[in-house]
Amino acid sequence: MNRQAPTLEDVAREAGVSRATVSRVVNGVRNVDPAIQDLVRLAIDRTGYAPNRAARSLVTRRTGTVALVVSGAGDTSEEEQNAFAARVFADPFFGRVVGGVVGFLRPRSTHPVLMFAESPGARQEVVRYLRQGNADGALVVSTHPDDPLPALLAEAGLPAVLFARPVRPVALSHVDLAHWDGGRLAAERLLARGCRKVATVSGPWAVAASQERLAGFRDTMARGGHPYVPVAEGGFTLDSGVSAMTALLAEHPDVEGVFAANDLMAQGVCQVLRERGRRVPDDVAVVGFDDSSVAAACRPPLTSVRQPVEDMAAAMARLLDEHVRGLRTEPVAVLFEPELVVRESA
Amino acid sequence: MNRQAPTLEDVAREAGVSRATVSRVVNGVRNVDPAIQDLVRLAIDRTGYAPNRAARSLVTRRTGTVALVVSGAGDTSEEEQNAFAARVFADPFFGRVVGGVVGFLRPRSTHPVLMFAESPGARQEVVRYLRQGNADGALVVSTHPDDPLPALLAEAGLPAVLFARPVRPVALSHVDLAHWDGGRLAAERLLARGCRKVATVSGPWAVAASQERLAGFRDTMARGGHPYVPVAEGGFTLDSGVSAMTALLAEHPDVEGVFAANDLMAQGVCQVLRERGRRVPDDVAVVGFDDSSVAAACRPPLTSVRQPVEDMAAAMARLLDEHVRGLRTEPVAVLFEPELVVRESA
DNA sequence: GTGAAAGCGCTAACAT
DNA sequence: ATGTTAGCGCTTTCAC
Repeated sequence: MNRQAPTLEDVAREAGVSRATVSRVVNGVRNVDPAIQDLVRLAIDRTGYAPNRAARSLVTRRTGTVALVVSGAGDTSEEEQNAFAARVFADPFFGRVVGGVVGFLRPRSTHPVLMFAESPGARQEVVRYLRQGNADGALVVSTHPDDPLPALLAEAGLPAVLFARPVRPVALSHVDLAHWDGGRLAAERLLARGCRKVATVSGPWAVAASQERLAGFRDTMARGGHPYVPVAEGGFTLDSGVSAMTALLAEHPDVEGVFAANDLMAQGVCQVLRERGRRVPDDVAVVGFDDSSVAAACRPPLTSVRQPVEDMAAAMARLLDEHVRGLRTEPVAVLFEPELVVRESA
Repeated sequence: MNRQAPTLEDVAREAGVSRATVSRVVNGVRNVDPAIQDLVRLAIDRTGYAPNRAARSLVTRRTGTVALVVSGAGDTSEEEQNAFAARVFADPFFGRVVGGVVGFLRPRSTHPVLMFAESPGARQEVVRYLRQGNADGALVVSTHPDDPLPALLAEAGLPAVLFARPVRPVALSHVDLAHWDGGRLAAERLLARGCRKVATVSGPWAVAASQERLAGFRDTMARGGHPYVPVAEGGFTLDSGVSAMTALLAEHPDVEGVFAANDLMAQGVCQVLRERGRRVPDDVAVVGFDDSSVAAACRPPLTSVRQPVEDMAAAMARLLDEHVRGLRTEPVAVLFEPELVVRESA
């Protein structure tokens, strides 16, 4: 920790060449004599040289890090801020996002800096962080449809890519899922099982994805001869699934099939059903959404509409990389297709 | 994005002072005339100046970022690496760690870079990253007792703090929980409820914390007149809790109380119990460990031994900060006390 | 194909 | 209290 880290200069001296040549070898620039390359590489090994990223970044204006921002809309108090982090990661969704992002970033030896932007101050901090050149761009996952961060980022001209299409149009690239098709897949499954009375626990109304999943589900049920589908709104949490299903069951005790707009709520649905003595899937079939880790952990294991979150996250990282490198200047939308994963619940 | 970011020079010109003065104001160094301070601040606002961290870092040799490393022992293949990330975050524990770390770091405007070190290559990458000066130090959470990363870090003289005492002594600071006391609390609760036949699902043998929790539990049960306590080893996952409890129940169908070494396994225990027609807590009382989000989500809500993970994570960040700033040179251990949180399961 | 030299934007002596 | 100056370690023209 005390011995000074070796610099380009040290390596150059050791190899008997100039700093420029060492730099070329390190950065894999051609036009360097193979013999000298070997010489330099040997010197690098001997000295244990590792390039200083601050110095490099100062001249290249690239940092090799991206901000991975989990963003809310709220005006959360300072005390609640770390609770926000815990809550966010309680949803298995984010682990998958992180996995997908890291999978793309690592081979390019760039790393994600984790940031939470759930208060106005925190959002300013994100913008400041990027403007300072601490990261090359931002990968933004909003937990709330009114999130003002995307607009702030776009306004500041900072490279950013969003997970999910923002409700208000913003000049930023994003990746998203064909949610309507997801709802359709769920309906088709319930229809195929012969469920007559069907209900659904939707996500929050304000979230566009919720509405699209619901629309796909309803449209398909309608085409299948079931124009009326009772809906209870949930909040994508286990508790909200429990409440929603409790309400649904009170009004429609004869329900035979339920589509929940995510797996966490589907788990809540299963809990309520079991407590009320209904067997899943024999009495009531349940279809979840996301195909997250809870789908497999749930009893019974959930049939679920798979959202390829890891692939979507990797695509975000790829898009950001293209924007940062200037290979892409116009915002684009990349859409992924959902897939039904059949387990025991339906 | 195209307009060049303003530099100290620009602000200095705007304010009619020297770069050094602006630097002093920005860094809050005293010995600057209040009138000039105002002048400079005005110029900063007008120009929209934000300090370039690469440049600053180059001279201060501090980066304002720390690596938050989740480390395994394995030799995971490249393809499995992002699955590792998802698996890690599937455990509610890590969300709490992140929350605690961010809570401490943010007010100091430093940020965590997320790294996964589950293969030899990835571990080298972490060391390289730190040696390059990309981060001031590392906060390490090992998922495996044989994790070689702490030793590598210590050897390289890099500032690092560990979550949990490493099995093989390493010259690094760490934070930990008084696990023995946690086991004791669980035993006392079961004893107080009058449970006669008691069993326990332990964590992996190889993990020191598992053994200490078990020892505290057994010692206390013995003192309470129950010298023999059947044990089944689990792996801290829900599935392993299910298997362990299934085995335990086969041999000891008359069990009245169960202590599981974490909440995820306790949840599995509850599932098995319910499937076998045992009511919790009426027939069998269950005590979990961690008091994570699943404790509250479980049916019935789990009585659990609380581990103050957020506080512990914040303490890690504080220790690292002290090491980095040279305020602390010798490794220390900071021990936290567990607390029983009573809910419905026991 | 290789070297010399000019900065990138900032901080910290040192001088005033 | 403020300004001057010398780098921090690296990349990148520009000569050779």
